[in-house]
Amino acid sequence: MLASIHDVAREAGVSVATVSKVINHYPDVSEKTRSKVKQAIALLRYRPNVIARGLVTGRSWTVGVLINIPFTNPYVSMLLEGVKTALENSGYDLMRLSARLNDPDYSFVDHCQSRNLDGVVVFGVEKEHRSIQGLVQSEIPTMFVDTDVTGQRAGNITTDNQNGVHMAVQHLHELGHHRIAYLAGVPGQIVNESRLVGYREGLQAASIPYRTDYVLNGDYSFESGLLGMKKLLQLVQPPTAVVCTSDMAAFGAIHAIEAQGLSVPGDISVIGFDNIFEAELFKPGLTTINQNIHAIGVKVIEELITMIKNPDYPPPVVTASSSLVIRESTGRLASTEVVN
Amino acid sequence: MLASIHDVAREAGVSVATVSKVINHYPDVSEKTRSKVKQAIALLRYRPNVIARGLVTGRSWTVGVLINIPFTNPYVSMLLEGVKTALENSGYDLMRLSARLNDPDYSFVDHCQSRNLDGVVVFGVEKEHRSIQGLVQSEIPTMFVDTDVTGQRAGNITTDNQNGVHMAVQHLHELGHHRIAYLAGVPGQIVNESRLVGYREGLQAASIPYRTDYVLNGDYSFESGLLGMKKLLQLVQPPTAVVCTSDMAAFGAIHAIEAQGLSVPGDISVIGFDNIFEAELFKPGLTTINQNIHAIGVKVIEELITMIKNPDYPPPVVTASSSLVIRESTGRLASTEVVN
DNA sequence: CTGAAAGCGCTTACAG
DNA sequence: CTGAAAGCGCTTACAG
Repeated sequence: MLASIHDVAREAGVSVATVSKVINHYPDVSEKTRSKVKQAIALLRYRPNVIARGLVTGRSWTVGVLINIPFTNPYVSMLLEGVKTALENSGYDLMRLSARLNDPDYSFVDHCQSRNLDGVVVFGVEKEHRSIQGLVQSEIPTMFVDTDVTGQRAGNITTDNQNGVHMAVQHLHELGHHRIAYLAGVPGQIVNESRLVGYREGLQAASIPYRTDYVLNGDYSFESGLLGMKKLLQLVQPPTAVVCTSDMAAFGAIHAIEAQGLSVPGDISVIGFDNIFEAELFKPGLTTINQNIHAIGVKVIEELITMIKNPDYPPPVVTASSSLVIRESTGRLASTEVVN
Repeated sequence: MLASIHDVAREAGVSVATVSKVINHYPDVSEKTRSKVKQAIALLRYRPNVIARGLVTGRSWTVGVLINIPFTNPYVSMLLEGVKTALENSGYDLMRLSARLNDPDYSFVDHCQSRNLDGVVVFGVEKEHRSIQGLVQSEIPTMFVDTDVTGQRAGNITTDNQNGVHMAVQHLHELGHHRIAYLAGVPGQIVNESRLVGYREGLQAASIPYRTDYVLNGDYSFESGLLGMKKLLQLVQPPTAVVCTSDMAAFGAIHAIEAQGLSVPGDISVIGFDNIFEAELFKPGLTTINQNIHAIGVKVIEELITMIKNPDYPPPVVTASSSLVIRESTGRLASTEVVN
């Protein structure tokens, strides 16, 4: 079995209190005693039990994460990679909670509390979810990603979605496009809503009227982009350019376009959102709105840790900048196209 | 603050021992007492503290994971997705350990023990790593992925890498190819070695002599495939087909081929390994060796939990089958090609 | 069927 | 500078 603090105390011939003081670098221990204890610790290969310590200090050195999106989603991967990086030398470990969100008896707050979590980051969960409400009202430091929730101890971080899509539309307009469609995400989600505002804003700035048949909802997936684009292509007057709410959806859209024997950007220009690493690898290189996903992951943890360590730190609301990355999937409107 | 078992006991007018029995569904509690306790629990919204419970039972209901590969690697994502799925209703949560593998003072076993982990899965860490040795010798149930390590309480699971590459070579040979190169992974890793054996086996079965200039080491990444392919294209007699040790490397190879103005599979056939979901999405659809990565993730957890619950369960050594998925990146050898 | 007591491995006032 | 004691929130024999 593992050595406990009692074993060390016995070995060193001191009390457990003294051993505890040495472990925690208290100053009021004589050099002599300190070295005796250190020797005993080395001899017995003793390591303090984080769990037991947590029970008395109330700190678990654990950050929880609630993610309700598949890990295979490249956006999730990049976010987690940032989270991981920021956690690396922080002393905190990351716990993914097997949350039973569909179980009416399940409570996310209870789960966090019974695990003694020091803080938690939430991603991809609808803010209306019953379980989220409890969390926001609790005292557990929380950071939401892409959800505009705030609370006494809850902050959030979101990309500047609105401006991102605005820039995309502007870019297409500068290339001569007027028939610009938008493959949107899930209605109600803040991310979706602000991107939609950006789309309308962009159209307005270019004096292009808004057409409802040019806006289709979806779910950010490849299939969703594929289906949406198919529908757009069946319109009497199909768009010459389309902005998608995710890179994966954009890939789906490109697939649909090419399946019709059309080309990107020859016939139709396509813009994605996210700038996942595949965006630059595959042909045609995808013009897309860059989100600093990795940086967001890092920031989320940094802010969360600050909140944990300082009860008075006001929960931050951060907007991360977005930018347009121009590659090969967008091009000048072909002169043969009829401008409406 | 949160209600503790004492609060419940007081509220219900019973002892904490009795409350504990109710929580843990002991039979020897009268119906009357049981319902009194349940009411108190509901009233106070009491949830047992998993941490405190773990301290006495020795079980943390936590499975640790050590991954030393970026989450952005699609293979990692799929594995984790399987792990997550299997964990979903198991009662276990997953803890990613912020392991300081480069710190000589760091011990992975100590980390696991101080966290009271019930079991751990290791992926992407060299088996020679100092910290791994300790883990294998410990009593902590452990499952390794893609590493041929076993111990008293340690098992592993690996794809049938050898047969996979063998099938790939055979497929190319059937298409008329004789100049078949192999972009390998990291020398020394068991995954790499057994794939290499499969490659040689495949050549031998097709009576094709092994050429050292047709085998290049790499690191599974896109760039690694890109660079390796570039080198192959500079040979006096470049290959007409290439098997890659990962899909990402295969994508890199295709990139290099197309950058030279050549086409896939027109000029050169390419085969990947993994069958990540991008393999079927992008053009040309990638012929690849399928690994049941998601299933491996599920299996790893199932076996680990079995080991945890049954100390006598012998640590399993599992080989998952591989299969060849034929898409568009492989084709018949062009007749104009000179067969050596 | 119920509860007092000891203990899991720690930390923290507090007294000396 | 050192240590006895109480306590963090639980469970588990054990006695009644």
